Amino acid sequence: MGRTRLGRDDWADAALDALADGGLAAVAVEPIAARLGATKGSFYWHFANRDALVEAALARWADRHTDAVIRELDPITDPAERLAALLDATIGRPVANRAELALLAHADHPAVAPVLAAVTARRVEFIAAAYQQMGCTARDARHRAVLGYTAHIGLIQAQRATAGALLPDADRPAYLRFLAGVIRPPAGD
Amino acid sequence: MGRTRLGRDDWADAALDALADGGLAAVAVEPIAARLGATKGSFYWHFANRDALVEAALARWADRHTDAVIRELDPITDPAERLAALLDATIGRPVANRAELALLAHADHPAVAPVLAAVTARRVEFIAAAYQQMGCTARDARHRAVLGYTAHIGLIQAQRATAGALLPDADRPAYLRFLAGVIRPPAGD
DNA sequence: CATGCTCCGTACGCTAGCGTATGGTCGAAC
DNA sequence: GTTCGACCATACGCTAGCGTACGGAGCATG
Repeated sequence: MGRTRLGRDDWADAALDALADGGLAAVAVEPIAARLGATKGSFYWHFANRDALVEAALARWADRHTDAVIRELDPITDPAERLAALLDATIGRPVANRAELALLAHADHPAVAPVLAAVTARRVEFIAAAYQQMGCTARDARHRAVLGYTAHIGLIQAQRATAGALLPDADRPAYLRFLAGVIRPPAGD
Repeated sequence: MGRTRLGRDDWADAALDALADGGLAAVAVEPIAARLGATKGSFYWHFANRDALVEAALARWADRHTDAVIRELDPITDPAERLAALLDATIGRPVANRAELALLAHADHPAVAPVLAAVTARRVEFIAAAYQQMGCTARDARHRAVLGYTAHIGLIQAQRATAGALLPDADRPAYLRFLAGVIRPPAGD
């Protein structure tokens, strides 16, 4: 199991895994080497230093959880349907959420900050575009997008903070319906 | 300046400061000792270990930014007015927000988790009570409270992530009005 | 002015993780 | 089948921060 030789990508994948379930601090050379059954000797052949590993993990994350999702959803022409698909691809994705939280936790880190800023802007942009297509003004569309996105971010944070006690699973669908009703633009077409 | 002898409270205050502007990792004995112009010798007289210092900082935070605020606002009888006062005491408080973010960043830390859970529950409870007093059902009041609170948490996160570019200061009042309009219960009285 | 207690500084050992140096292994090419 | 280069292990030094041991300062009390 596992090739005998490791490539740069193997390290990057392992780094993203470590990020998701141990936070940024877990993106550490020696622990990951142990997990891969290798040593630092291998790592420093493929990467200059730890920062390079962090950046590789970040790039992977941005691609998988933002760029790829947008690429897949963009072809959907109906904006409401597109948003529904986004919700479906976003809600209740524990792995994605864990990496998300880990990065939010280090938003001021020099390597994390630019990636996070770009990803956040791109996502809100994507949502706002849909609302605008539904007939909202640019300003109103942006407000709805910001509300939807921040409500999502805030909810995963608060849910983790309270171990899910804030909003029991049984109440979740009702809350989501409430939220959708509140954000939905008035009439539109 | 600065007494020659330090007390337990001096260390706890310094720890809360360090937490606010350097995160949980900054609640470290030696750096804080240096900032206080003292050494570890002093610290280990007043505290058993670093964890005790973290807990002291946490307790201070919970009291100052939740218990004290609620104590002060609870006497306001009109629920709408009470919520307005809460908003006023919460929005745009950079120091409070920084500590907030630092703790959210370590929600899974064994010492942080229980404090954060209690604080979150207490705050949402406080907001929901106001909406219920305005005539909402318990369930609806809770939904509005969760939305309001998570939108707030999410916004400070996203604003930090984008260095404030997500919602420019000029657009902030308009967004807040939009949000208030959306959360406000239908008729009430 | 001796005694004792409170508070603090200094010096030390310990650990985890980063980064480097150096030599070894394995496959491919010739 | 030797040679070369890609890849990796071992061993080392370095740093920051935790925690401990111990001695000394300073003040109150008798």
